[in-house]
Amino acid sequence: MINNVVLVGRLTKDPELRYTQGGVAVARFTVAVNRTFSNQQGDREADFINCVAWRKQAENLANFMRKGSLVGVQGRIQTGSYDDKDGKRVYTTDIVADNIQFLEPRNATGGGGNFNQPSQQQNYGGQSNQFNAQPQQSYQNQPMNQQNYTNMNDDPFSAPSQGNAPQGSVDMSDDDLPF
Amino acid sequence: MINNVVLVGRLTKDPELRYTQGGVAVARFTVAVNRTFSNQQGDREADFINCVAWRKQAENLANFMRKGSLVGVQGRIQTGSYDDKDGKRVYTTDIVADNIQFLEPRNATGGGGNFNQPSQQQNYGGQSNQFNAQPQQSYQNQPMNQQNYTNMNDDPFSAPSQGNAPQGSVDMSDDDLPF
Amino acid sequence: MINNVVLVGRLTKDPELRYTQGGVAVARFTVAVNRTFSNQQGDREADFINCVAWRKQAENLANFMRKGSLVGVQGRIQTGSYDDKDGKRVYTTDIVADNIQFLEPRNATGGGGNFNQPSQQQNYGGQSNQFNAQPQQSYQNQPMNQQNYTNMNDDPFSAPSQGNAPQGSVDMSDDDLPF
Amino acid sequence: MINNVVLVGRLTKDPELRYTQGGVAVARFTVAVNRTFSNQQGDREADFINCVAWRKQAENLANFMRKGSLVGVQGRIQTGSYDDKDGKRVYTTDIVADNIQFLEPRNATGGGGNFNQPSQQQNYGGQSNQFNAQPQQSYQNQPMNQQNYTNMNDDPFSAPSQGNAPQGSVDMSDDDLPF
DNA sequence: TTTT
DNA sequence: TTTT
Repeated sequence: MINNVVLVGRLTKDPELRYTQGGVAVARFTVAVNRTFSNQQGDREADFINCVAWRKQAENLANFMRKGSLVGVQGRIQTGSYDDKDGKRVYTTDIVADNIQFLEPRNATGGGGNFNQPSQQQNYGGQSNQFNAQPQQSYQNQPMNQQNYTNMNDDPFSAPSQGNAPQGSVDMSDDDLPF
Repeated sequence: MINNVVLVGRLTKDPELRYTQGGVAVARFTVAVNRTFSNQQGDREADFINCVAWRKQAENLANFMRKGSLVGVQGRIQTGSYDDKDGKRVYTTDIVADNIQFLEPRNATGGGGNFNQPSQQQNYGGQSNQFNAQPQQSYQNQPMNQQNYTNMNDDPFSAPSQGNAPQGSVDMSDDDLPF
Repeated sequence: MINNVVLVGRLTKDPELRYTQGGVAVARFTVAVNRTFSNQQGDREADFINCVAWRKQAENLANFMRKGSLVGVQGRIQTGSYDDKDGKRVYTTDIVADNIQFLEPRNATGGGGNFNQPSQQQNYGGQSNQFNAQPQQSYQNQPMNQQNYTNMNDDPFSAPSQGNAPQGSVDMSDDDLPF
Repeated sequence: MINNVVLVGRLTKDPELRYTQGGVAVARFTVAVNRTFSNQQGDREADFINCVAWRKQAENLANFMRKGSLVGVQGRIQTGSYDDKDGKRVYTTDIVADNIQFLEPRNATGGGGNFNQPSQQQNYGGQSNQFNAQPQQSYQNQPMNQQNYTNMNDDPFSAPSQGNAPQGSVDMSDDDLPF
């Protein structure tokens, strides 16, 4: 059945990358989408939407996007529930990302000098991301934002275990690289 | 910013119609959207997605749709939170419906004989729903599924108060009627 | 980049199924989507949107859907062009369907008795299609609506040759069957 | 019925702003959306999608966006036709934009110095565009990119005359301004 | 060239 | 628990 979501917004924090026991990369992130209208106090509010990405998209996201980065997400809504430490049922709603577009990186806050956005770049020919990737940012070499959890099932906020880590030969190509 | 959702699925219960203190109709409903893939046990699961509709769409939904009815929903994700009776913060995610399409009514389970689907109807003129509305189902006369709450703010599950009940002259035309 | 379309509407004709030289099934069909508003003459117009489906989706569509059938389509916009017999450039816009939902079959117009919609069916448990598939409708056995073109490239309206017939192991599972 | 499109891509040319005889602003523009996969030659192609915006969105677009600017568009597909000078019927497909997000301005190619993107701006308060509008860019004062056509019906590529220029009190608020 |  |  049709279950289709598109969001454009900013990461509220650095994405959180983990690996399942089977070694599959999963990234969790929250996208803040500002509303296009103001409330009665004249303020513009935002919706904070939890998202999950898998595999290469997860790794690319963790490597190239930061708190504040602008992203486009196409995916589907996934609902679930778990029991918290008080035995209380908590219902969850997440967007499972099928496709993520890196619209704008956020400069690294540290002294890294990475993700710099040259003012006079010539970026004809296609992709919308606006940064020059340095070799050391390659996801194969040293994933950033990575945490050392290995068992997602310890964490009630981890994505559910059934059916959402597409196994098999759906291996993504270099087309998933954001450049 | 872009925040766009489209769902096609079935109502898990009759829609719940209320009115705000200002007299604005609000309907809450949950759409079950079956996943297009099976889990590791070979079962097809579903996502249960909470939705809100306002004004005439809310009234039409409550009048014509039932548990099991197939609907299309176009809208946006809205997040919020409230504190439950234990003082615990609960986060909510709902779809605010901009546009609802009645794809198929579900026969009333009671002896009503309403919402019957005549096999030889002539229903030219546009909408895809397949039933003849009886006069007594007119939303002006006697809204069905209605509850007598008048103050949504008593209810933590009610839609938030700010900004989502578009006031003013956005009055809907008869185009909103599902026939 | 994000290029996302969702439509719900009716087939203007029976879908047209062909096979590429490589043996890949392609279906072309047009979805009429009625507008939700009326024009200045008070009439409700429609948009007629050309779509393409590939492989098992194409075959299922051709087997189970007919002129008048209600479908949901999720996909992306694809543009192209060709030169007509007068050497004039013609620009094309099509929706490439990633996912098709069969919302309602249309009874076969002939005496077939297929695709009948029993009035008292018990269809709990999920899928939205409303018909009982007869064995002889199985897509493996005898595809319907099929034409005997084998070389799509003879036809300027055929889908372009580059990149849109995902080769390889993306073979669809039985989940694609509409029941 | 549901007819929903979301695109993120770049303008292929400066938007073309006109006014109907009734004085309603209309902008036409084409969005290039790069495909996420490569063709058999290993090249990444793009789809070139014609779009229309109305009223304040049209004016804002013409004032702030240029060839190369990155935009998000949410809208619906509209089909139509006209007869060309040879009396040949030409079919058209356009996206009618309900909502446009300015994701990134493109610096004016001329010596203007407009649309510069200060590196240390403070742009709190909502929108994702990253530039400071100069007073002379205000849409009320001197619309840019404007052409002096007054009768859209002279132009077969103009948006159709029926029903798509919502008259009346749908006047947009300042929320439509891109800052 | 269009569905209901 | 939130981005700009």
